[in-house]
Amino acid sequence: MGRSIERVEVLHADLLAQPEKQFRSAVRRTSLGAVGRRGKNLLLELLPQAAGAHPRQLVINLGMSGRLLHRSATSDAPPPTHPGVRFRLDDGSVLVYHDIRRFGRLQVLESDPFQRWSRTLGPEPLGGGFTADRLRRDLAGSSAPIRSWLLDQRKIAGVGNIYANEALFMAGIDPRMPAGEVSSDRVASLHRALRSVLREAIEAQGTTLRDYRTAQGWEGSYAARLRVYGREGEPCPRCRTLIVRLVFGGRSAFLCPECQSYGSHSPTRG
DNA sequence: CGTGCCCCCTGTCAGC
DNA sequence: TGCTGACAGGGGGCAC
Repeated sequence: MGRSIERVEVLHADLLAQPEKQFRSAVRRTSLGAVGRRGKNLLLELLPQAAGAHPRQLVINLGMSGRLLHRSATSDAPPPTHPGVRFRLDDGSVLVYHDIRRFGRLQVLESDPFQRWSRTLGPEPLGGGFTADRLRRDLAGSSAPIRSWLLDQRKIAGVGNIYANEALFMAGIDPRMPAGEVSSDRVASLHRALRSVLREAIEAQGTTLRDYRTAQGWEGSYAARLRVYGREGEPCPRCRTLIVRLVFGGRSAFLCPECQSYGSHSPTRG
C-alpha cells in the first residue's frame, strides 16, 4: 500500500474487461490505496496523484487459475511462467497478474460505474444483509436448480462450485431441486450452511485441489475437510452411502443420494 | 427476463 | 512412450 505505479505492461490484452487504452489511462499516475473484496473480485483502490482526481477501483477476478503475485526488487524467485499484466512499483518491486488459462479479468472503474457494477452482484453471504428471510425471498419463484442458483453471482456474491455443493450437502438438499421449491426449514439450514462453510474454508486458507495458493504462496487446507466435493465413490461422512457425481449446468455436482433429497423433512445433522 | 448451453484457454491425468 | 478424451475452482454471450 502507498506505492505508486510507475509503469504497466499488458502482455495479454484479452485479460482486460475494457479497452487497453482506457485501462492504461485509468492506472496512469496512481498509487495503491486500500485493498478489499466484493464477491469473488479483488479490489485495489487506485489513488490518482493529480489534485482533484477521484479514487478508482482496480477490480480483479481471478477466474479459475489467476493469481496476484508480488515480487520485491531483490527477489530471486523464478519469474512467473504465465504473466498477464505487470504493474511496476516505485520501490522496484512488481505486482504481477498471473493466469495460465486466462479466464480472469481486470478492469478499472471510476466511482459511479463501480457502484453500478457492485449493484449487479448479490449480497455478501457473510455480511449483515444476508439473512435467512432475505434468502427465502430471493429464492422464491426461481425454477433453476438450487446449485445453479447459488453459482449465479447476481443472486449471491462469492459462492463457487465447491462451497455450493458442500453447503447443499450440509443442508440436506438435492442440488437439482428447483430453487423456489426449497422448503422454509431447508432454506434456514442452507443459510447457516453457506455461512459456516465459507467461514471454515476462509479460516483454513481456502481449498487447494491442485493449483490454488494463498497470496503468500501457501496451500489452503480445506480440501481435506470437504464432505462431498470431489469425493465420487467415497462413503458419505454421515451415512456411508457412496457419493455420486452428476453433471448439469456444465459443471460437476457431488451429492449423497441418501442424505440429500427433494423432500421437506429435515434429517438430523451431526 | 430467466434459464440453459457453449465457449473462452491451458494443463494434467486416466485409459488404451 | 505416446495419443486421446475428460476434466478443472468462473463467467460472458446468445438462443429460446
